[in-house]
Amino acid sequence: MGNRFPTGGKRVTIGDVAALAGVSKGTVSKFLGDGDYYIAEETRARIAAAVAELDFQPNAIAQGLVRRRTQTVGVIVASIANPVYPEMIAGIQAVLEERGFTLIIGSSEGRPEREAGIVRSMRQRQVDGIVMASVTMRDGEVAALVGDGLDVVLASRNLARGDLVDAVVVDNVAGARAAVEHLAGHGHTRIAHVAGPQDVVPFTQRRQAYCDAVSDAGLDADPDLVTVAEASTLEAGADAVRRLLALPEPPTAVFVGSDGMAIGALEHCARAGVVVPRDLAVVGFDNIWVGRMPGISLTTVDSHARDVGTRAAHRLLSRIEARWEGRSSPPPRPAAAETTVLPAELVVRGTCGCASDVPLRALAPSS
Amino acid sequence: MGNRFPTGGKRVTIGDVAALAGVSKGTVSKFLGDGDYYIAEETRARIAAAVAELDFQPNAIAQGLVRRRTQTVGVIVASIANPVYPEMIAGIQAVLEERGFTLIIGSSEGRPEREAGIVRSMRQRQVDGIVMASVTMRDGEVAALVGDGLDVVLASRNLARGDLVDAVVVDNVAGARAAVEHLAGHGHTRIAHVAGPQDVVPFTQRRQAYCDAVSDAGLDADPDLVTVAEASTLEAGADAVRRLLALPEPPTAVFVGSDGMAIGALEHCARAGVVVPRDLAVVGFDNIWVGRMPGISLTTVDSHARDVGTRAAHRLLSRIEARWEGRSSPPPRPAAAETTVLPAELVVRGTCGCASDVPLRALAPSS
DNA sequence: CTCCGGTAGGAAACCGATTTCCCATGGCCG
DNA sequence: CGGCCATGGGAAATCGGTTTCCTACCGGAG
Repeated sequence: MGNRFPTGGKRVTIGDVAALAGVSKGTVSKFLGDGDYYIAEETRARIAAAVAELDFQPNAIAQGLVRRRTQTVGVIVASIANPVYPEMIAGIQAVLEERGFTLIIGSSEGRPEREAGIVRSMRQRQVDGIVMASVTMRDGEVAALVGDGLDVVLASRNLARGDLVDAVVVDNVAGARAAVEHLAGHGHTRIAHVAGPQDVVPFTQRRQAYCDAVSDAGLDADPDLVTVAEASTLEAGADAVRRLLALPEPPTAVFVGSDGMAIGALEHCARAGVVVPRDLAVVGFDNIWVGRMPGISLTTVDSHARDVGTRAAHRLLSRIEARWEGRSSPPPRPAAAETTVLPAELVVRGTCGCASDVPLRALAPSS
Repeated sequence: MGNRFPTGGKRVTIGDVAALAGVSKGTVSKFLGDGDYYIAEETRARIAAAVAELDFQPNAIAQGLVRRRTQTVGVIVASIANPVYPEMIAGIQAVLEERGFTLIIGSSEGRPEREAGIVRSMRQRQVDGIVMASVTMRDGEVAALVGDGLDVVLASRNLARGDLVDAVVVDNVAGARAAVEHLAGHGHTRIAHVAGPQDVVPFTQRRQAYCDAVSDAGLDADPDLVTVAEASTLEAGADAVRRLLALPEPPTAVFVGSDGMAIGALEHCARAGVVVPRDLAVVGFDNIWVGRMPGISLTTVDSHARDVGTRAAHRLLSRIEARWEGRSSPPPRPAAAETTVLPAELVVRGTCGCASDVPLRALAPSS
């Protein structure tokens, strides 16, 4: 017999192929693999026929066990529901699957302990590498991972020391600065900031850059103008802007640390009768697709999520391949980590007060 | 020695633990597993200590090989960038990972051949089951999969014969009908339909239901009023509505097969100076979060994506577990497939011409 | 006629677990 | 006092491949 009960359809193994072709398992394996072995043309044909007849599909689990690599990479995001990530995942997916890799994805929901759990689970599953997007893990823990021999690439987040772990990030500093300067250029002097959770590195960078830009431009550097949201969500954004507008001397413009929060802010303004951009100019960060909708028309900074994804994936791939190409004796001296910084451009639309896109909003009077 | 070169950090195996604890691998395995084996308290303690000291993490690949199950399920979506899917994935994720399952996801981008490729790859990776969301695969092929012993649950798509494959769907017929009837209730008689690609089952159902509802209500059943978009995207939606508006006798209302296309349609209207809902009332389908933004305020039908995800996941889990619980002799007679239909509710907002939500749009005059 | 290198393919070890089978004790019952 | 059952744990087969090692044949060179 051979096959257990609950298997349902009995899987065909390499042994079955070998038997049908009248050769040994080893030979079939050699035929299937890409190593250069001597196999007679006639034998090749017999094996090929057997493979075709049985519709043999190698068991990737068994392969993974012996090869010690699974052609699988893990992707950890903060929340799949946040539109930034699907975009990034699509980028990663595109390059990886072309190379025959499969993605397993985990969503930490912003909780560090879940993040650690996901990493553990991925390692147990022997992923060949991990793309960590916007993690909350502390620098030391991340560094420990790579020190431990795991290939990791950070996406849209970097460590203080850039030489420890590869990273692909957008230029948060330049982006935030561009946002603030653009608003200042409109004559605003009380420019507020809604910051995302400060355990997420990009949000701290954006906040810091905002502060620097504000003082560089000689604007009102009132600490009350900076408010930190407890999550990068619509609700938190709405709430943050509510607090800002309740200030004795409210801001006339606000730079929001993410589009999600910015759109929440817009929602709040609409509800509260605050007219954007007349009463409050708004600039977001990320350039998620929703922002370009006519009814929203959010001015924002493009964080090139998809691009970040593809670059991170390429970086990870080359690490993985480097590790395995040197399968001759020399223990692979890992290449130094590097951080790729993508430029961040301001995307001007209607919410900042430029004339450009506002008409579309004006075009929609009450019915 | 023992460990190969490129491993980086040498993994600790069950053998290492066994050696340290002074027992055999088998005993360690028995200790770790949940079967009820006799192990002396003192031995348990020694093993536990060894496990802790070495920080042993079992190799899931090796486990998968012998157990013939991987605690992994595949999810196939049409496009991860389409906001409906992340929502659904989040639902699936939530229930599966609580049970220790890992998700591997594949995006078919609507191309049937990629879909088949993804299924192949997932099977090779020995997934325990697959959730197929909105597939374009033909009924027969899907049925063949389950006939082949793979556990499959369809999400937001069902087969003509509901007893072949489990499915969790939303009530497309009732939803589409509600949309049409709502518009008819506003006095519209020329109600158009923008249908999604007709190789996607829900889109055909919605289209059919639209047709039925239109004739049942005695409205204008002009075939020109039905236009099929070649993809469920913003662009395709915009283009479709453009065609409708160019008709000699254009519609005054349109039911769009998905929110993505509906929002694209809205975008087109804004550009073209068509005022919604005055000149054209619009109702979408899906209720993606963007639609509730004040500047968009899309009336739509809720397709409960997240719910569909959690239900599909539960269904899949119970199938998987059924298969393995009966690990006694009797070949598991598979339970009959069933189709779960979730109700679809109309979500009334501003684009259909009800007074309810329009004020928000009116509140935003030009600056 | 041997020896050698190029072909061809089989046998078996191995990857890291799980699980079955089997062998020891030791205490209790008859 | 012998046998049996409840404990406790080791040895080895197994999962489905990959890869190393080894043998065998064949033709040509020495």
